[in-house]
Amino acid sequence: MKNRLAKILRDTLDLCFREGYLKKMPLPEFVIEVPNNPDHGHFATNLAMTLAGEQKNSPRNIAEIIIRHLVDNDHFILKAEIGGAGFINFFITIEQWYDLLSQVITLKDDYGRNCLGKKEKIMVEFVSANPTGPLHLGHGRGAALGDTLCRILDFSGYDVRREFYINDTGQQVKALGESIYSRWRQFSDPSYPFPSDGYQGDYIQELATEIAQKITLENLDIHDAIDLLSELGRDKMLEEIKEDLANFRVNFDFWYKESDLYSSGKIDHTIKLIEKRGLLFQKDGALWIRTSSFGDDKDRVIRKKDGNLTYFATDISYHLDKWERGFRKVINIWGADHHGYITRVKAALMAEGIPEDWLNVLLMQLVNLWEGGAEVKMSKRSGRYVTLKELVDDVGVDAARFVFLSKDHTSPLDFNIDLVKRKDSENPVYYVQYAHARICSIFRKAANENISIPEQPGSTLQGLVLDEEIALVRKMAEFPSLIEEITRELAPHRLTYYLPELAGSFHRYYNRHRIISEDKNLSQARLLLSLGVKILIKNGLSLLGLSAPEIM
RNA sequence: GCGCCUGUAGCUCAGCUGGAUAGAGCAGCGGACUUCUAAUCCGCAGGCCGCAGGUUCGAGUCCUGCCAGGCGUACCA
Repeated sequence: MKNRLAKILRDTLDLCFREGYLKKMPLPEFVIEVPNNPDHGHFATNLAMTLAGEQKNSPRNIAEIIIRHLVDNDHFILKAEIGGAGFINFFITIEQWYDLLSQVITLKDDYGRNCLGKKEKIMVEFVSANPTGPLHLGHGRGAALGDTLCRILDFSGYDVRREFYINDTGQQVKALGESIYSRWRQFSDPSYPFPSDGYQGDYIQELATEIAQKITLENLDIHDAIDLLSELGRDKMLEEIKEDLANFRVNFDFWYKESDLYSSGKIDHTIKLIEKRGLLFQKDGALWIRTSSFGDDKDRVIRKKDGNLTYFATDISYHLDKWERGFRKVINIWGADHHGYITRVKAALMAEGIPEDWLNVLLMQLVNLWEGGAEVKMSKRSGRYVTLKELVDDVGVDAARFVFLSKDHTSPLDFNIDLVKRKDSENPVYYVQYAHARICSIFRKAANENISIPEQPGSTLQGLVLDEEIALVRKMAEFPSLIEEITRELAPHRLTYYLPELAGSFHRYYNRHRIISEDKNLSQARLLLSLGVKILIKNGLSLLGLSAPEIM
């Protein structure tokens, strides 16, 4: 709808320039918005104000000229008024709203789709938790954010891939093996020492018990035992992570192993590549890359004095591989504590000629858990944290996902577990789902009373005349541009604000007016309106990865 | 010290590329179920948008400085 109005305005300006009503000039950027105040029309534009300076005329005068010469062949606009300092407020004809509702009903699940993505290949890498422990709340937030972003990007016409990068080598995996080994030894000798950088969580004992039942560790030399436990523990944890994510309705297309970078020789190739560019140098017994030439504030170590590569080295190689796999755009979701890492990785990529804006990092602020009125400090090493699985078992996938998505990712999230557990109005997810269930219930009643919902809305819609009814359709009209904005800004949380608004408009309407009445035509019109709301709610919930229950 | 993020109602937070009188939920107070689901609705109350300057027709939004909180500043992962 905004697009149609924008076209009318552009045509109007063309005409005004051609006929000399206005001085010829390049078209300025202007905004068409949906005003909060109903007196300000269905749509408003600041066009006249943006022209004023160059035209050397007052905004209100210019608005006057534009309104007088509006090019509106399809009778889209009912009336146009000047408001405030020079806004033009448009009221559009009721037929336009009927058309829009028909469109929603015809397009169903496809209403709101757009082609912003142009089928471009895009990758979202998220969660990528180390396979050394169960997923916790922070991973849950990343999982919900990443997955929903993917659903929306797909809806906007991107060719989306979800990827999970597995850090399956290195010191931390070894620490996992050592921790399991130590717990296993402690079964028979409680005084056996536990490594200082070991993982404290109870799951380590469980792993030790489970593995010891299948495998005889007694005959193994300590180093072999630890190596074996590292491997088995890692695989077991990864299995659990996959399962937890699947239960959370998050399914990855690719699970990319860090160890593959070694076995395929990619990492060596990467280092040679950097060397060829003359960006490597030796210092203090380590091998460095000169990232400072590309915006980083200092150079970084690639190979440590002890001969091992740093994670930074594999990260460079990994991202070069993403580039070679042909993704036009890559989004990484990282915890906010990694922000210092961004310039570094981008610098290394720029050294290989990859544009700076190719890699988009969404920094997600951390999740703070509140329980019983106090903050619970979480830490994986100490073993004190709530796992994603526990949370989902407690409050369900829908409530958990909704809470994770309901805040901008740049804000820290206070997750109050006592509140989310309550299945009442405290959690807006139920408010939205209830509107859906309510509509389904109305449809069941309509079916019982043999009132059909017309296949072709057509003239039936003329029964919709109330302000509240048109307001509902207007709310539906906002959905496509909302999806576009979310796609551009990578801000899926905005959908969690739109849906309660739509549901609220419906709840209010429902409480004041009967959908099903003696008047059959009116009933059908209102059923169609309800159908439109139902389609949008279901659509929106599904983009968030939430269910739309028919009964509550 | 430097860098990133945050500061809006009692609490948790929205506020779309600067737009008209700053919004919602919860908490508080008062109302509405013989009628399609009360997980709902209606009403009341609640604000130096951290502080101070600047940019302009117009600033919660942009710029500068300050204050407060979180995170980072590794040959850790």
